[in-house]
Amino acid sequence: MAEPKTIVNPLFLREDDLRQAIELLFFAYRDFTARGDAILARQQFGRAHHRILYFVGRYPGIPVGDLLDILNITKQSLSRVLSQLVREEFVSQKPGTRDRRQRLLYLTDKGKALERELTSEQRMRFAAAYKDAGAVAVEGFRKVMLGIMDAKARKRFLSPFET
Amino acid sequence: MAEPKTIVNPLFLREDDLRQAIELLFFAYRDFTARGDAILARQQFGRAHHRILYFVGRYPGIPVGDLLDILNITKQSLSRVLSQLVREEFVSQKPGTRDRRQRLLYLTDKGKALERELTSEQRMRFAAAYKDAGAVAVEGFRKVMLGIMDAKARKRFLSPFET
DNA sequence: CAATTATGTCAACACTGCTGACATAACGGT
DNA sequence: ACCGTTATGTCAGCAGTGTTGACATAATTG
Repeated sequence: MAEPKTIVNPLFLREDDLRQAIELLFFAYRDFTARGDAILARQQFGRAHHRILYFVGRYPGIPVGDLLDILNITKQSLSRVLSQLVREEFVSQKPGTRDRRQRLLYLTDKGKALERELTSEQRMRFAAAYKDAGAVAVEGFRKVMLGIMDAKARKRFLSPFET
Repeated sequence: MAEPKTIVNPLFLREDDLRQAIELLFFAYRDFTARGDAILARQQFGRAHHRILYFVGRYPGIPVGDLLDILNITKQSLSRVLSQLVREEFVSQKPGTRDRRQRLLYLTDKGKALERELTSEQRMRFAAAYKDAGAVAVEGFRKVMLGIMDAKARKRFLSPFET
């Protein structure tokens, strides 16, 4: 029943699909981040704090420079937020052994607790969505998202990872 | 070959899938919005301007209140950005006919041009990603994104739409 | 030893969201 | 006709986050 339309005007449908895609991503991201933002607001933190907690938790001992690459922000932007997290003992620093200029980042227990609180809601959201959508859909989601991100990020994503 | 692991510790794998899902969404959104942000910076605009241009273009004649519902922000936040767009003639306003309190919003030609410039890159991104991923993957992406967004947004998305 | 690298800091600016308070005009019902 | 509600707008202040530019320190490297 989409047949005739497709034949008559394939371009219109295509445009409509793309518009819908943009909106799917927009609304999903909007709602995906909303709850976390509310939790963060309690301690005068923002989404940037969550991102740092997340990736430091993901790669314990990550050097500052690698974190900058992941977040794609300037060191000044990172520094403001990271120093807060260090000062308030959510994140700890340790000089690198190989290269003592580096400051390797770790979550403290306090940081782990907050990270867990923030991320668990997001995990539950995906768990529910994945369950409803099914394995085939999940694989499709994965493919499309990889296609949307820049080649550099896609590469890092697909490689065994290095940090 | 994933079999033994799945049997031994299904929960670990599941956690890993969820973590990956979060990162897929994060990196895809980050890169999806980056180019547009750069274009907007030219005229001292930000992502908020794009969102307004996008949804006014999508629903010509949309009243301010409906736009607020879509964006999920306060009228004060919207007002600052919207007034700029009106003042600089990217958006025009017209009193509603049914309800003359309403200000119905439309893109001017200038607004249409900017919106097109901003959104076309995003459409191309999805066009490429959709093409690479294939129709089945696209349907999967759609399902997962609908599952991630709040019920309210999902409902609006699936209904024939009303504005 | 000199150049480079990893990291940090101070300062200023811009965008975007929030809350609170107040204002105007139109709608709707009694 | 009047009054409460609704749609919209505006002023003001605060907080978070990103940017650029400039400068500083310590460690690595050739």
